[in-house]
Amino acid sequence: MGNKKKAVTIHDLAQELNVSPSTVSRALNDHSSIGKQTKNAVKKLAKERGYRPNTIASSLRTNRSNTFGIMVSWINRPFISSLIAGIEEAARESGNRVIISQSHDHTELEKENLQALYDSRISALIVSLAMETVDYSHFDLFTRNGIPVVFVDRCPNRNDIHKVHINNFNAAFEATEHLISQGCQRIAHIGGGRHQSIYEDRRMGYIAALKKNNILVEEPLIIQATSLSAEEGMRLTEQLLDAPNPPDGIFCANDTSAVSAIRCAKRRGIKVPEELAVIGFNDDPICEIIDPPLSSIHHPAPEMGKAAVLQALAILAGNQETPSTSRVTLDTYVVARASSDRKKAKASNGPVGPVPAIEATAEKVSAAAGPAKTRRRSSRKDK
Amino acid sequence: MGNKKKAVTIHDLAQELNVSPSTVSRALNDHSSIGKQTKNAVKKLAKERGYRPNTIASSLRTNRSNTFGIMVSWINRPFISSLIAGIEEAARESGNRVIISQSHDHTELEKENLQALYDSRISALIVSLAMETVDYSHFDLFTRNGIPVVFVDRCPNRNDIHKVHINNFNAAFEATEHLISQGCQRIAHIGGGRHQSIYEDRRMGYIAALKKNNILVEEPLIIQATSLSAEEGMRLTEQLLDAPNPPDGIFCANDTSAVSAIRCAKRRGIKVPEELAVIGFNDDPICEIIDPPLSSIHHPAPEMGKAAVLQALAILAGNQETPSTSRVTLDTYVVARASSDRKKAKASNGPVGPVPAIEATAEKVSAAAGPAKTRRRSSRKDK
DNA sequence: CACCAATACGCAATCGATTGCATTTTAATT
DNA sequence: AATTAAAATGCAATCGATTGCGTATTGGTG
Repeated sequence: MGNKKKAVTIHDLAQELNVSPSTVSRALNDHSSIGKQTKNAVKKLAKERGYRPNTIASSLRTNRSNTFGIMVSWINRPFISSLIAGIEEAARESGNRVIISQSHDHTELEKENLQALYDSRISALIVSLAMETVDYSHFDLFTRNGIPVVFVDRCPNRNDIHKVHINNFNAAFEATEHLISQGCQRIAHIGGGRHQSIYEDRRMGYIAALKKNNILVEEPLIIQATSLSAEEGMRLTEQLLDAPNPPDGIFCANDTSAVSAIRCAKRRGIKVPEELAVIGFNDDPICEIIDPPLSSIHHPAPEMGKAAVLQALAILAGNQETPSTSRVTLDTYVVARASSDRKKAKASNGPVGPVPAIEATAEKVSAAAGPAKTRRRSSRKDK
Repeated sequence: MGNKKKAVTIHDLAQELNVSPSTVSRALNDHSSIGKQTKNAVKKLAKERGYRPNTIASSLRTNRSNTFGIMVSWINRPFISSLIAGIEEAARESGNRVIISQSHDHTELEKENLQALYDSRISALIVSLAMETVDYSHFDLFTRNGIPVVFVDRCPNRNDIHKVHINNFNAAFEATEHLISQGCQRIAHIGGGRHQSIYEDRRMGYIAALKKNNILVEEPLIIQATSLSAEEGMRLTEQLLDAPNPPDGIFCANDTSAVSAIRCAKRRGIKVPEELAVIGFNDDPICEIIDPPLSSIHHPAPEMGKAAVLQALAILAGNQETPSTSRVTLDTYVVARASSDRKKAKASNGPVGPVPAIEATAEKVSAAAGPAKTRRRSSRKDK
């Protein structure tokens, strides 16, 4: 029970084996200058005595903490938590710990908690910016001191950084073209704050798609939200539908607001997708739950997390002056579901029929370069 | 740009002020035996030079890491991510870091990652058990060495532990009585593995509610799931509905499976809640998205996280022999939504009308001791 | 057998902050 | 002014692992 004995150290092992602590240390680290027998003896005893290296002492001496810091807005959002899950896994596999911190989307808290992360002597930082953040100088603290900073998803709008992102322009372009291909003529866009490049890019992709298809770009149909929350999505959709000439399609910059758009339309007796097609962004779990199921852009969150870890490791490995920039762009694709499927919806417009099985609720439309293919989308795992 | 100068240490400050490092250290820690002027001088210079304490060195010396370890199944589940959000906040406010690890619901991974957390010299451990875990001996490592372990939600089935939980028996009892109050006569239960006490307790609460209301307890209506995933929920509901005498209500041990139950029923053309009332557990965001909105048990995830941190801090504060047990029980309540509202549903059985506004989709039925009150449920914030 | 080069290992400083125990300075008292 | 208690500060060890450099051991070769 309460045998709270002190932890075993290399000194203990050294003494017992009549060798020096240096030898024990080197033996455990498989240093080349230690004899095979000594190594084995040390390792054997270490196991017997339940020796566990003191990572803190090691960190102090080597000045390497083997800890990655994560700074995100809110942990409990589907995209973010999946991102973190990916980071945690990749970090652990490379022998690193992960410590997390939330900005709650406020720059002030971001700064404060960033300082705490710095004080923790993290070896690398992975960040998804707070919604508010437009000035990035608080990250200089890290870069100045040789601590790699890798931005994910919400990145600064500059080039001299390391980042893992998706091609928001293309994704939005394809989302919009998807609506167009379904026969939408007046497509609205509920976007995020334009100071965040991901939202600005989505907006530009949307506009480009309209132009390419010779559709008039109407400013009143382009709305800039501030939080993209459910409430805001509801309010902005109301506003759109109240207009004299309401849209017949909406591309929302996230799924939360897109779900609100659907609910708003349903409340008003407007049929989705027949009278209003909707597509969101992120492919959150709610997409498959809402009725009709919400089309969206699939955003590879865990993979982005892993990629960010790999980036950081690569920078750390190249001990020399860290290259000031690098980027990884991951693929997205349109997940076409009923909320935008006007063709099928018009074909069978009977009363509300039986709901299709889970496995058949979605199709995947490739969004990578090249012509859009259509494939089955496998059902989502419960995680 | 690249002025990667070495970090300022107390020695640097000491030298510049012509005092000893001890004095600087004490001054910064507001030690009583340091003169007021010296203190001010030290603090002033520390700020000027941008001194930041080396937490690693401090940890090594004091043997306190100020780091909490978290072990959960999957970070990216609504309940868990909210739990972590709460832990992170409370930990930060008390000057602690938080490092996280996932078990992916496997005992083996739980063990491995637990070892890594131990090696990180965490000051306390907060755990929600892997689904598989039935043997708890791998936690002895911590308790033996004076590291507080606080279990949350999925706890070991023993009394000599620290835990933060809800009263699963009562919650299940009230969920079941809620269905009964809605006129259900044959209520099924899709529960989790009985080796996990939270699921066993829910099962017992369900049975108790039936008995109290003189409803026959039928074994075929009580199903034990292994993962409570969407797929499994679908399969088990099929099974229930295929039976010669199908249930008119289902109480599911989580929302994921409850959503599947609803979808399964809809696919078969069975009306929810008129022919099958459904209630879940956790009050995940999907509850408000599914149609009809899913009734559930509200589970105060962030508060549980905060409570766990407070527990851990309390144990750490009482330096003496840690009391071997303590528990915090948080309140839950039934959130009654349309999936179980047979009375209202029967009153207005017209065609699918306009959907009510977000704010009006749910009522909250108090589940704490005392008679059940009914109140409005405020709309969920987007987090 | 002597000599040289690997090969194996030990010494001691180091990372930065903390802290028990002196030691010095200041202030108060007679 | 001498004495002493109190207040302020310094010394040096310590936490546990790492590592540059020096020393000892081993084995091979002429």
